Amino acid sequence: MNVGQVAALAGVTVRTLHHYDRIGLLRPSGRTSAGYRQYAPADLDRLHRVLLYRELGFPLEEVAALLDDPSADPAEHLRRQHRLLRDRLERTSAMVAAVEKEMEARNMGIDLTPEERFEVFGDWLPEEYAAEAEEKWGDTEAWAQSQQRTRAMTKEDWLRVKAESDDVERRFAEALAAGAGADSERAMDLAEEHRQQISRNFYDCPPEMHAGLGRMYVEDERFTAYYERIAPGLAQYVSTAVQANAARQG
Amino acid sequence: MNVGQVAALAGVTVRTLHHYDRIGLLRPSGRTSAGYRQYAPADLDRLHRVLLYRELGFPLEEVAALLDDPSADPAEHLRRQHRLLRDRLERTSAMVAAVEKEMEARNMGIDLTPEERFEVFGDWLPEEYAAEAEEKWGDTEAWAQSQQRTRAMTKEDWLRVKAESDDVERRFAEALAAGAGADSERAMDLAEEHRQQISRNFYDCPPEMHAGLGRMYVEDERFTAYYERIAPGLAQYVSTAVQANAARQG
DNA sequence: GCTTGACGCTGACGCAACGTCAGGCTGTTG
DNA sequence: CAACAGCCTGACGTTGCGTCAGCGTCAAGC
Repeated sequence: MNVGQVAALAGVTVRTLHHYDRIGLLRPSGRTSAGYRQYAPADLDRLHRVLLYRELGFPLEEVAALLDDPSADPAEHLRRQHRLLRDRLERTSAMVAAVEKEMEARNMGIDLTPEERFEVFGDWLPEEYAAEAEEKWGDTEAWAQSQQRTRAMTKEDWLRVKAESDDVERRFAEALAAGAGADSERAMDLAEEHRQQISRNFYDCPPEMHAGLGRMYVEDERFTAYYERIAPGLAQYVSTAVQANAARQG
Repeated sequence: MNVGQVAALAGVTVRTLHHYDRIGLLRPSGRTSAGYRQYAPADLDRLHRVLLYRELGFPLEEVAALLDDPSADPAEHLRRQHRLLRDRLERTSAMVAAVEKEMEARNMGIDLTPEERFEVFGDWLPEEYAAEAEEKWGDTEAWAQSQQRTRAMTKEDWLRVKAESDDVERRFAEALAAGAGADSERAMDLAEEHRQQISRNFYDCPPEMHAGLGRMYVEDERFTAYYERIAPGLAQYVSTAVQANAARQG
């Protein structure tokens, strides 16, 4: 197999293969008499590993070290790649959750602190700065301003949307007062209405994602406070209803 | 807030912030009389977006274009980032599944074609090459050789492990012949034994992952063939038992 | 009020991982 | 046997910073 074919198969450019040859990361096991690179099955194997490690962010030099380590059998590579991929999956999930949280926070007019937003980028958590920053940005008017700017809807749109969600929230409170269970038909229907409202006005919100938001309503105190201000016990009520609704759809 | 603090908060180096200033991607909104960069809350907002887009693989120039597009409100960015992150999640899941498939294939002595392994790197699928490569590598002895090399266990180890899994497979066949349902206690216990065997001898295999393997046993004909050779109907039987066992553990 | 050590500033060069020609040979298809 | 796709080897360019060098700034302690 020659460069072009390997390149097409692996989804890289010919130039990349040239590069890997030059730096000794992947030398084709043969050449034709005319000097054409000839790749054997074992070379494809190696290329596959190279690309996976590269995708995972390893510099090529380290990739070479990993692959040339004589004490590492193929199974070892698979286990390591599996571990690294799972880590990445977890990190990405966390980032998705963070973005979803921020979307919902914006809709409810809750502001997240900068530390919170950056949290997801690393597990390091620099305590010292956290405190200091908190103090600096606590509740300056700068924040209020940036809050202001972030609303791009026209005032009319916003008022209409706000009225809609106020309405659902009010009816949730009524259902709670009337003693309807959080998993009752009535509560779940309201939850469904809530979900469709979000989807219409803000962002696409499938049931699964809605359930995630529900969990947040009781786990994050600011979201809890938002609902508790309307009626005591409402945060837990809405949270349960939303999750019950998601469950009946699945 | 000055460079050092912002850098620590966001998990980047000071040099990176200098760079972003120089290329105009993120200019701090103020400077002290001494020339120190002063970052305002809005700058942190922007930095956050920059880092997310960068993480997602956009070149900085495009990031700038996205952020400076006057027709894109903040909600638009959140939606786009959400979409991109979900895509990434999906891709990573696919890669995890591919690695798991390869691990299991190795254990059972099934060899995957190079196209299959590279599949996960892109959805492009170059039909022409696929056919050609198939023909070239079909079943040369090169494959057999590379198969040989990949076994790093001592012969003794391998024989012991093989005997163990043969035993479970035989008892699965017995249960099937005796008419025990695939979701019976007997079948699920065998599935659990199967799972623990994999975990002990090859790689850590939690119930969820085991369920994924189960699905593969009926979806991939080569895995199906492996079990059908032992007893007709065994592939479906083991698959169901494995998934039932995973469900009872969850 | 003075030192000192941490922090900040601006060039300037370096580096990884290729992209992108240029100039020339190869090989296969009509 | 011509022509056109594909391969070769330099060689220079690009992105996204890392890493000094050389020099100002500032808060703490003496």
